[in-house]
Amino acid sequence: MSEETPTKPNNFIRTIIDADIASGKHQGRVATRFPPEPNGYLHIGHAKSICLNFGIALDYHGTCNLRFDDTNPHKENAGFVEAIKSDVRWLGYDWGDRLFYASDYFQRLYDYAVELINKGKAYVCDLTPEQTREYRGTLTEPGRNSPFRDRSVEENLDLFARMRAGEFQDGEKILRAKIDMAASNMNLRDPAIYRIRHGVVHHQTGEAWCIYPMYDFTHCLSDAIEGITHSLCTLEFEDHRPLYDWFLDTLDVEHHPQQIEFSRLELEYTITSKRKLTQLVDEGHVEGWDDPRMPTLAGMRRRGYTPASIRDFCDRIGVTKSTNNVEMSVLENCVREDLNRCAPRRLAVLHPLKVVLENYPDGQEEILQAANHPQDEAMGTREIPFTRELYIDREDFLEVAPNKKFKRLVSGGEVRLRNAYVIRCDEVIKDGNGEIIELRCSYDPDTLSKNPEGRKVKGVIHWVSAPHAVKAEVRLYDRLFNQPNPGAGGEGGAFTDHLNPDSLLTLTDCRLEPSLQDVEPGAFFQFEREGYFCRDPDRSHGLPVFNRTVTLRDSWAKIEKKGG
RNA sequence: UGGGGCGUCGCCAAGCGGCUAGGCACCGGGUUUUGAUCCCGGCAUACGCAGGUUCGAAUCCUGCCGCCCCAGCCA
Repeated sequence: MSEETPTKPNNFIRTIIDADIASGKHQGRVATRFPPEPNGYLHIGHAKSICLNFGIALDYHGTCNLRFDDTNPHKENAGFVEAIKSDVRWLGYDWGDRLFYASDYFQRLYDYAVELINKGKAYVCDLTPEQTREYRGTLTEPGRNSPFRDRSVEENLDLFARMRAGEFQDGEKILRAKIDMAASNMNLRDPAIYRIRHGVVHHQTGEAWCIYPMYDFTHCLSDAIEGITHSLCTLEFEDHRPLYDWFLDTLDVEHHPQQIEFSRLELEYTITSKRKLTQLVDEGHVEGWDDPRMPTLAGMRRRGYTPASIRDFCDRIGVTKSTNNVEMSVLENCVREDLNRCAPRRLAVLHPLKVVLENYPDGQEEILQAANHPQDEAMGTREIPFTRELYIDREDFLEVAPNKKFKRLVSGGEVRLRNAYVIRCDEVIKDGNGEIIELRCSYDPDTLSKNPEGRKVKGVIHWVSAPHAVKAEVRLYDRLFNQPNPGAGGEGGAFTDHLNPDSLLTLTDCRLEPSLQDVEPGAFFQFEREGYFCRDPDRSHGLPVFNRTVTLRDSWAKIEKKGG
């Protein structure tokens, strides 16, 4: 990363790592991994994990592997693999040559399963899924041993080999670890470690296997094989840690990584559940995984969030085991801060209102210079044409000021046109319905780059030259849900009831300054007084499309709200 | 009624026996050709509750209370 990192985040995981290094554990080595299952797109919650794992590797001069946890071919595909790789890269991280797949280890995993059987620690079970559930017991009652639990090693070896050879149907048999059916931790009640899956083509291994290892068996061994030192995962896996350790203690492995759990990110007014995000896409509530309203990295990228702002966000929210629900304002502050620093300023009128300067010569055209950034001269200037006919935003004009704090244009009043002259509104033209359709104004030729004499003009508004204006579509986004915690309330799927019907507002008659004519998709700007926007790749309507990433902080809106 | 976690300001979060960091939000004020940015100041009983140990506890002990996770041949 080229950015300077002034203060490294501190958290309990880094504290553990510091202690491990001090004590010489793992020979002082630090190796982490980011292990997504390729069954969906990465979201802001994954960003937390990516920043944690890759960030630690960077700061401790260690390594971080990208490993696809691809043990369930049913839900996975190569498209997700590619999308995930590109998202991690976009976020700013590099796994070098350490790209792995759990499926790379299928043969070794199979061998480990055989070792388990040989040690009398695994058996082939013929119980149906329903029976297995009955035998498992409940949270408060112990389970019962499977009638197949005491098969001989020879029989298990033979059966497992035949499972692999494809002699049995899906669900007919599974391989189970032999641990303790009375364990208070449900995960230890003889968990399944291999299941039979015919008829699916695995995106990496094709049809080479018809049995697939389960997560609990695969993950710890993959970590061990790769020499991972600290295996960081979310809290729901806390109960799995005894199992993680059991496999590594039972089998003959060289490394025993330490699993450490942290709490997942919850962000107000959105969801970070892959299942629910998939539902939003599948049911058409959004236009796709990269819909700018989605909390996916692809969506946020399209919305205009920068990688640096997301990394900053992850630093700020910290890493703990506490339940959390982070306010959207933290994320918004991060983008604003980054974009304020690097987004070139532009003038763009979202709700155009025609202004005619009656004392400006018809046909005359001036080229004015405007700074691309008010604080950063190095960003240079651009030229903007000034003519007799302009557009200003309808929200910047009111016939009479609602209060003395209002400093935009009013009838008979003056206002500064940003980077140009001071104008006065002389006449308001309305149509038959009383709708204001045009303003007749006059400009003060002696106010370019200097204040008028004898009076002060407080307001500054943005504008564009009508004959030069670029027509564009602008999409304004708001929160996807209207509830702070739409995902709460269990797995009922009722979260879609909380979708915000106004999460997208499309403006199709916007006018931009000419320099915005041919900018690349992804290019970002601050439209002065409006917010940060970026060019969308969509060209289907013929008009350029801009997405609003986030508004500017708006203290006027607060004053208005208070004033009534 | 089993097991595993969590509970410090509105939201995050430091702290690990000796004046409760910081960020976001919010509230004032200053600068300003973006009501932006930037700058200054404020947020004086916030350590879940109740006991206990101690000269001293958010930090240690005990007991409560609240919330989350676990009964996939998902990860």
